Amino acid sequence: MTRSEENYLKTIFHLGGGDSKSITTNAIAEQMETKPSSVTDMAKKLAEKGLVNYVKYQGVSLTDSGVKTALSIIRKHRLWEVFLVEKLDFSWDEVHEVAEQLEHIKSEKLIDKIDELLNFPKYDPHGDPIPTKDGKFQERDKKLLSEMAINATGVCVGVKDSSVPFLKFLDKNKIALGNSIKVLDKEDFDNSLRIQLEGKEMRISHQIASNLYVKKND
Amino acid sequence: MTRSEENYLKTIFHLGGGDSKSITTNAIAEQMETKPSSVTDMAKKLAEKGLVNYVKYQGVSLTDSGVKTALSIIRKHRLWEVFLVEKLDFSWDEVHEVAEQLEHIKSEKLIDKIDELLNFPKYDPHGDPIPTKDGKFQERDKKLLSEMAINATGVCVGVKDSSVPFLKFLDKNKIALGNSIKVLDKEDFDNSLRIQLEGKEMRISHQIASNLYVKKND
DNA sequence: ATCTATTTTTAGTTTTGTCTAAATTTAATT
DNA sequence: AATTAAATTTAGACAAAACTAAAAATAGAT
Ligand SMILES: [Mn+2]
Ligand SMILES: [Mn+2]
Ligand SMILES: [Mn+2]
Ligand SMILES: [Mn+2]
Repeated sequence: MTRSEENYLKTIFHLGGGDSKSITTNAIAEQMETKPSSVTDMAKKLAEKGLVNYVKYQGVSLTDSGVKTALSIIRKHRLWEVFLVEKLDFSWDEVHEVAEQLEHIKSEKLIDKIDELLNFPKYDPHGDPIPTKDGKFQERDKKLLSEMAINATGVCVGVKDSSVPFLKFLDKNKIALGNSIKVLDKEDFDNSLRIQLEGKEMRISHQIASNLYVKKND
Repeated sequence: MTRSEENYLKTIFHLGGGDSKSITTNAIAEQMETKPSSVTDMAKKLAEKGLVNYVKYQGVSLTDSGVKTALSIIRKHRLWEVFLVEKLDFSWDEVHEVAEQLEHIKSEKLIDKIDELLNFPKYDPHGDPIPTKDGKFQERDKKLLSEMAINATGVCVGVKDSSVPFLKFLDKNKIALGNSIKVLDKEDFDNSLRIQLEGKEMRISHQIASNLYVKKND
């Protein structure tokens, strides 16, 4: 399994190709910042290896074996992200790039030991779930802050946009995962929100609210 | 800097090419389990980049820039080895293979943080010195056990052969770095040694004694 | 100084992964 | 149903890093 093959599988998974949904050549090319013709070549190779279903002109989806492989890469990526934050004091906007490299290290023992060292975390620094060793993967029950009703309360559990600028913006405004949130008011004009974050009142744009995941309190 | 280029520089350094000594194409090829023609190709490429001095038919040596790069790879390799042993309970015969991969991860912050986490170790699990961040590199004053005089005492500080079988043999015989050693007697017939290891008397073959480094007590 | 064995380089291929440009298929519109 | 636009694939090329086989240079031995 080459690094490139691994990256394609991961991308296809992230685009939804794990649920036997067909992902288009163009979508993959765009996501990977490569050319559609390169994607076609790789699609053939991965199909040959039984990792994707590929029908000419119809796009690709992952086979069971492809899903399993994709999840193992994602598991490694997210565990390394946790490691960098928890053990090496990286901030959550610095970890992705390094994890992109570390996810390709081949040693089952290594990642299992990292998992153990971290006490088997369930979520990465951005709130994304970490697949288990045996490939189980469960999305958390969460909602976008922008979709919550007035007066609803919850806890901030993840980000939709995990780009460096957005993460830095959240840091600057002291918004972090684990923070308690209550929706106070919605402004019809610009869809901005008045919220209470850890007891402190603040105003938040729709842009921000539609990129923050919240777990609603029961 | 590609992974392959990094591996060539590291190999040339290990063969002595850091002291402006010329290393032959064949020597490099043998060490890297590759073909001499491949080495020639890479020699040209590295010379082009100013990392080695290469004269046709005369072999290669590292430039200052080449030495600096080689040392930074070796630093990463050895720090990762310490990390694996100290933080993840790997045994010293398991770390080399994984470190061969980890040494190519590109992130200055990552390796500096690992260094800090490990409390700036000076030696790796096999007793080899770890170059400093600014490329200083000092071999320890050490001697092969086989070259020590009768009644001399010291501490076991390293291995010459760091192959898996040798390391496992040492484990099995409870010989570890840090152990105190006294040479009791030499057997002329087969060059074997009678030694005291941590107070316990034992017999050791010449094969073993000539692969164990000892720091002599003053 | 010449011959020979060894080392090293060159020339030409291969594999992996990418690209461009052209051809083909599909999808949308009239 | 024919036309057109967009998506996709093919064909051919390229760079990196390896290989094999042949040619050239060096070093050792006579
Ligand atoms: Mn990430
Ligand atoms: Mn993440
Ligand atoms: Mn090693
Ligand atoms: Mn070592």
